[in-house]
Amino acid sequence: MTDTGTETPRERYRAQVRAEIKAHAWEQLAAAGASALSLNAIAKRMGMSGPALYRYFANRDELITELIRDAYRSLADTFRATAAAGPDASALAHALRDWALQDPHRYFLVYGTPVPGYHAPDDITDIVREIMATLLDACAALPSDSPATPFGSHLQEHRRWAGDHPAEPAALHRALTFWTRLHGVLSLELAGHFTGMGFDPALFFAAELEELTEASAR
Amino acid sequence: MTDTGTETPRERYRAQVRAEIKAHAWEQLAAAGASALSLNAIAKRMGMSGPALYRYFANRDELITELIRDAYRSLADTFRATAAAGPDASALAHALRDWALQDPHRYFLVYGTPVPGYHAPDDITDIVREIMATLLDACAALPSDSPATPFGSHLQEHRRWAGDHPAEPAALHRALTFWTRLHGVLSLELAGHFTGMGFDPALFFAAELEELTEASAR
DNA sequence: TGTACATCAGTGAACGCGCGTTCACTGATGTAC
DNA sequence: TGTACATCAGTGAACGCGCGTTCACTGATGTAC
Repeated sequence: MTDTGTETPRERYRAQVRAEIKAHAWEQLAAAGASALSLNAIAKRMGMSGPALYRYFANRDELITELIRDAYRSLADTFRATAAAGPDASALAHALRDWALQDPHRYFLVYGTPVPGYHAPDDITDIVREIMATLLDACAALPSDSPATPFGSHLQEHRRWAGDHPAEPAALHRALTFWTRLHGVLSLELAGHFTGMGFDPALFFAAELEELTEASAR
Repeated sequence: MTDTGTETPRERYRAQVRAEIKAHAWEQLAAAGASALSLNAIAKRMGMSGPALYRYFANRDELITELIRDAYRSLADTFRATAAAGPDASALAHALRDWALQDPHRYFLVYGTPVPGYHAPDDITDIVREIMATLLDACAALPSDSPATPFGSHLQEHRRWAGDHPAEPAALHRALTFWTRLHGVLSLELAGHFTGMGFDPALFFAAELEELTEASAR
């Protein structure tokens, strides 16, 4: 896992097959949904026997957990890369939208209907924290002359999720709305609720974003 | 279906068993998710044999469609009842939240991750239209001195979803944001993304609602 | 009110299917001396 | 460089299971005269 550099051919091969299994898993997930993910079906597509996959994943749940972890990591990487050019909420928003449109099923695996009975492992919390921290940085950097909100004061006393980030209440509030509003538009768009309504989802997304980044929003 | 009054005992019995099947379906849906819905399992819980259910539903898909239809109808009824006291966006918002919290799985069946390959029947469109119309009424009645937005003008030319509702562009825009912003908060709350973050979801919801109903929001 | 017939709810057996997972095994690949 | 041994990827058979769905049937309930 955390070996540095010295990779034997066998290890390289293992990593390669694991990746190939996950690639097929994503395909199947897109075709039939998360709950229809079948190890046997994946094996068949790869021209292998079913039990062979147990060399690479202990069971079905471990595969799904890996997929979820990879999805979160992918978003965290995207955010990190975007934030490398400096804190920019608008850039993050567009990165989020691109990331979501690139693979809607991946987005839903993370932010969609929760899988009943499934509980994410602890290490995912760290990735979520990083995503949130990047978002907080960007919101704290926004020009702000907005007054303190009642919910803002509540957040000041309930900022466990922000860790030790030195953001003002207004920035905390804005980071949260940033998340939920963009998710609101994105998830309904991806789920197809806008089809047939007539308007352009991209323009709607842009309008919500603009209101979020306006200096004197309220 | 649309018979008026004259209901034979047999018809009454049929309707009763159908309702009982659906009730068990909701239970199972809550326990294991929409895709794990099994006719055989429902029958077993009811103390019947599996094939017996085929007297009441042509197949599994018809059952799911019924559940989705009922969910939409339930929300439409809730909205209609709320709007009976006059157009009130704030009241609608709280009705929506109550409705969602009352049965999260029902909410996700409607607004959550779409079931792959499933397509809702046409008559559901009518129910959606009614829900949207009620929301538009309430938004049009809000005190508004907000200027025209760019997206508002776009909506004016792409208002197929609004039918022949005589709402101004600003009201159209507000109805859409009303929907997506509340969905953004609600869906993330119901999916459990706020647990462990520290703040009170109800206060967050209230804050978003307040901003939506403010007269001079922008 | 009583009999003859039609309707219909529910059963049990059976179909083929795919699932996750285990086990004992073969054969190839890598390691140690 | 060559041999002996250990590691490990992948196979095929087998397990029990539950699924959706069909079919021919029994028995109860309702209807018509």
